Amino acid sequence: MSEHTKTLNFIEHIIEEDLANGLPKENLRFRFPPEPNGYLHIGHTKAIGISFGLGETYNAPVNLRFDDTNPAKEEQEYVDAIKRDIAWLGYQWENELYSSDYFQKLFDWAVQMIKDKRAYVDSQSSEAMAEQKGTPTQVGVNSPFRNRSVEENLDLFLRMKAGEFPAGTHVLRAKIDMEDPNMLMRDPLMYRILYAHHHRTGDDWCIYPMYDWTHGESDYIEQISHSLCSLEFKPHRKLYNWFRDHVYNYDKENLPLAPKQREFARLNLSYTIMSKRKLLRLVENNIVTGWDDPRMPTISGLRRRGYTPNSIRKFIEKVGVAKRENVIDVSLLEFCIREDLNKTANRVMAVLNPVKVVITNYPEGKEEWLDAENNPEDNMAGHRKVPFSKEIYIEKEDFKEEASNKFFRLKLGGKVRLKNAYIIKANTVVKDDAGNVTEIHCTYDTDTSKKVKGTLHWVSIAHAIKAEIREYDRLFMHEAPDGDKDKDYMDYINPSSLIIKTGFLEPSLGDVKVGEQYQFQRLGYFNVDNDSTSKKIVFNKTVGLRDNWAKQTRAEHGRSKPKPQQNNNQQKQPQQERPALSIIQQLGKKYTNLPEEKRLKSRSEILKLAEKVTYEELEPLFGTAAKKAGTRIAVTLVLGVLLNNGQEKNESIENFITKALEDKNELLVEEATKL
RNA sequence: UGGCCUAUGGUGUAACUGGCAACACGUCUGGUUUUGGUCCAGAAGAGUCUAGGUUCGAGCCCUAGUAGGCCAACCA
Repeated sequence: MSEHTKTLNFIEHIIEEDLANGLPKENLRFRFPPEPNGYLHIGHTKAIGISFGLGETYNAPVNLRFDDTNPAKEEQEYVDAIKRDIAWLGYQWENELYSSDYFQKLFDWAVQMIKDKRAYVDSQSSEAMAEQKGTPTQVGVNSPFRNRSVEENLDLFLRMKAGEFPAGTHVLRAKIDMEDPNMLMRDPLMYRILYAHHHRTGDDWCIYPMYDWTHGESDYIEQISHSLCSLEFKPHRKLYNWFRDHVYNYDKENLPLAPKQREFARLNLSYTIMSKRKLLRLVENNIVTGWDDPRMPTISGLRRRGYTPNSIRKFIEKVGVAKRENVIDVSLLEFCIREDLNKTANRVMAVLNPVKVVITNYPEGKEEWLDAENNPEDNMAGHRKVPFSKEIYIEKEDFKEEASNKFFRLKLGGKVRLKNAYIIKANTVVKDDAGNVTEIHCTYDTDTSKKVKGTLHWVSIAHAIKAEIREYDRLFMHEAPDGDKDKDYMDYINPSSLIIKTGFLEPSLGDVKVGEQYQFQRLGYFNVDNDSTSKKIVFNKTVGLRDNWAKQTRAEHGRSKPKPQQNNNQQKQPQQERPALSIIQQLGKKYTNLPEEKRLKSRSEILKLAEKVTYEELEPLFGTAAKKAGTRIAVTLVLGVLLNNGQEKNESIENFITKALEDKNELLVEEATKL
């Protein structure tokens, strides 16, 4: 692949630099380190995409390492789900590893640290230690146990391991600096006593290492070259390096590579939450049916919803990697799945909100099987037959008794094309007592070559098969559901995030299989849900098609809240001319950067427009920042024209000119001199 | 009474110190179309948070300010 067109993100720049500085390419090694305490979500796919993506571009190994140092929260179920999700995304890990594999090694190093007086056993309550730790703005104080002898520390630590003490009575702490402005450096805990069953090591251990003392050392043991994580770990980097540098001294012959940690901003998606803890609450409170509920932002939820690995990987690619807080608009995710499915999903017809159409001049009992193209985007997709008969369903919203000619669909007296079939004309309607249209009587025309504006999807009533259709909306009604510390995100739950309908499908859909994806023509992309059986078909709506008509009608009814958007210029422009001064300002903006030829052209344009500018309009611009030389030149030019036309010089003008003459921009000085 | 990080169109990301600040999503206009989809063509939208400074030249370097984020779990 030629790298010429592709721009690098900051992490790739770092790697390129390391390579240029002599890091052998074979030493490149990455890792993805989930804690098995929940399901992976769309936010994790960014981290996955970064590390595994780097592995792919540099052809370097990527380990999957479970960061399992807290037996209280971690479960095998999550390990399995995580592996399944990563594999589904299409990534391959080099080794499946566990931090718990390194417990012995970590313990040995900890003993070494004690001997080197870099760690000690503290025997206070957690409250006491928290108090001594200080606050971000206030330094901490030393523990009374800080200067225990090596012998005593060793004895205590060994006995901790041997299970001689109850939980919470002793901890091992690194001996660093209680006055460090970085709180993580204030003698952080390395081990705590925990009598819990570990999903892998069982009851072998009753002391468990903390994150900081585990993560970096695991990286080191695995000889990870670049340990990439999200921004909130930035403060940990100092400690990461401190531990690493000590341990490096113990084992540099065997483990020559010292890993480095770098941090990127995590992914946030509008209208969703991304915290495992909060997602778990949705599951436990039965707000959703499980971690794989199609409304969940989990990978398994997205999978069940109909998102493809391809679309998610594309999404992550488009989102980019940087270090600033960001909120990605869900429309980007939707774009990615539409783009993917447009090419691969076969088109079929399904009516979700049916109204009956009777074709009065079509023979009773007759049926025809008409030819239909499966996918216009894929000419290998072939064709199928769809049945046509006297009575069909169309969507309710595709018919109006009366409508303007912006409404392309069926209206009384109007014609419309039935997709893959004939052109029909609506003549009369039948209504129920409440005035609702229950039948539309039409006549059909076999000449399909005529031009009609609208094309509708439909399904023959006699042949239609029923299916449960699940339509989803966003789970939260707020753009940032957990953005407000005083508000509970649960308050923003969308009560109608799931709508269940009975749809009528063309009969070709009679034997669909779980996971299959279709485009229901004019409606959106749908996939067959896990709950689907041969007796009861269940479809999920993955995402709707883009819909300009809906957008327009929504706008007309003022129901949409158009995001603070730009003007609807274009059309207005002829009648509403832009003020000359505004055009001048725009020209001025770029003035100093233009090549001479264009600059001269720009100059004469400004001089022409200046004739339309009054002094009152111009005066405020005298205060333009010194930095904006271009604008000031434009102002100078306009001022020249005004003076020429009889404007008297006043104090403001004089001041402006004086300042311009003193400027270091030659063009500005040149123009000012002419005044 | 601290430390660290960040600031570029509505959103997200680019820009080897130097070409009129680019690309994608979104928005708008027009065309094609048996999907108001796709596709094609085009447009609007950014003075790169502010004020100074260095430089022939600053989005990029320096200083100060402003705004936002992170840091006080025996969680990761």
